Amino acid sequence: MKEGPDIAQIGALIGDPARANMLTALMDGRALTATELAEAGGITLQTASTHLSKLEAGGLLAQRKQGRHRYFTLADDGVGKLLESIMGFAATRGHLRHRPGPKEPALRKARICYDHLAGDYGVRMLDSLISTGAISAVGDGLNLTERGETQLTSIGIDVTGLRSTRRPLCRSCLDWSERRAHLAGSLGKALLSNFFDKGWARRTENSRSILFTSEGERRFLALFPVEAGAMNKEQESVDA
Amino acid sequence: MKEGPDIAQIGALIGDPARANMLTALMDGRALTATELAEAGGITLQTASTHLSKLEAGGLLAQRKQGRHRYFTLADDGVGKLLESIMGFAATRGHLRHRPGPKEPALRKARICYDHLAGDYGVRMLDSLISTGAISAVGDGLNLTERGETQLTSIGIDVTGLRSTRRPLCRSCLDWSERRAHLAGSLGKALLSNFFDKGWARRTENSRSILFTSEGERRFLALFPVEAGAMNKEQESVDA
DNA sequence: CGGATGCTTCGGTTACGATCGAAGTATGAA
DNA sequence: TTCATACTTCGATCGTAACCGAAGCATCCG
Repeated sequence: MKEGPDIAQIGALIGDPARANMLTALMDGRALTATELAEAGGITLQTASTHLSKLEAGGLLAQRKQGRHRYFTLADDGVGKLLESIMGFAATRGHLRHRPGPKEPALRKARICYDHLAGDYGVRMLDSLISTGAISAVGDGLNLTERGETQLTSIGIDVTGLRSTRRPLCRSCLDWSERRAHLAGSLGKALLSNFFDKGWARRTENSRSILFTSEGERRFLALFPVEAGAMNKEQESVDA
Repeated sequence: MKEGPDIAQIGALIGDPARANMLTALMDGRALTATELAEAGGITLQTASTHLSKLEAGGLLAQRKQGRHRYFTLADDGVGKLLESIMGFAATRGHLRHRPGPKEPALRKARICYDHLAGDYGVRMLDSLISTGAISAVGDGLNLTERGETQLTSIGIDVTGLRSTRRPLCRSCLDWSERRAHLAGSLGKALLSNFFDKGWARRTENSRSILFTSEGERRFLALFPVEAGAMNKEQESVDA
């Protein structure tokens, strides 16, 4: 017994519902104030404050003071990755929320996962990139091909610039709603920013879901076609 | 708030020290009885029993009755993967055990991670396989090359057989002690079994650490050479 | 059968931590 | 300076869950 790192500590940090809700709220990558997080956790500001100190001491959160506000973010994308992997796991074990809320269908369709696109549309995008040969998938790993580099550069992604950062270009990230992989990494982030910049989609205020404009949706689907054979997984009961 | 799967539930399951210890004990892939797990968790049998029901209800454990014993295992390798990823995360945040025990150096050198080799030797093996071109690494993913298939078949690994299973052949798994990747997947499992079969190494009774015989160690190091440049990370304070 | 072993269930205690009201500190605005 | 906002710290309460002793089943053994 007592071998290796202490998983109980971070399990306990994530194990409290209020804290879990706050962490989930931060998974869209934005920095939130203590007050906003208190609301997200459904608790008072005092309680949230103690929770936030614990999360920071545990290395899950980073904070930066700005005037009289204190902004909290996930400490780095390792945390986002961890949380998403727990979500993926929880989804496979049926640990879903008791009452699927009204926002559930929108979340399943398109949402932000730390900083990239997830949900049905995220999975579809990766599927399409792979089937058109823009990204090659070997085992767990993803790799941008030359053809893919050309294609993405042509729609305004600075692939060369992304390559120069330390962060991996392509990572696959397990999608808890689709239970299949979508594209993470700096390329995943860049693609989503690209959609925002072009006005194809926008964030929603109090949710991780992403809203596409009808024009944006049309363009997105045209840009990332899916062959007929792969369409059969798209239907899903949406009303729940 | 209240979006997505319930990460708090499984966080809470892992967050209790006694449960975390029991889960860690199961990470060597063996099936343990309730009594053994109680000892691993440092609690009485009654308490362990309730913990074990909770873990089973949560989908983390599977049990099978055999006579008057009840054997528990991790429900599947998704659980092992999850636990190891939390360990990796915990290690990067300095959530180490308060008092590194006497078994710590042995654990860092070679231990079992669910069903494959981890620790210094695990990392070394993967490094060597990559540097000799037996495995190619692209991004996050690992892939066995033709040369690697030939090489491993020659030492008695049934690569063709492994390919026919659903489980991925090569997966990379973050090592919490070395903070680098080692080889998981069915190939990782097969390699470790191969070492056991050849008598190069054996499990220890109450720990996840793996003991190499001096002959086995010699053979292992010869089979997986590391070029001089990569050796500089090998030294590590061992006394702690 | 009786006795031993392995485990579960029950009941009651205890301790920890989540929670909030209230007071305290810091920053900014008027 | 004074007031307001944003947040933290203190103090006290309260609920939950971890815990163990004891009793209850189940299985095996002789």
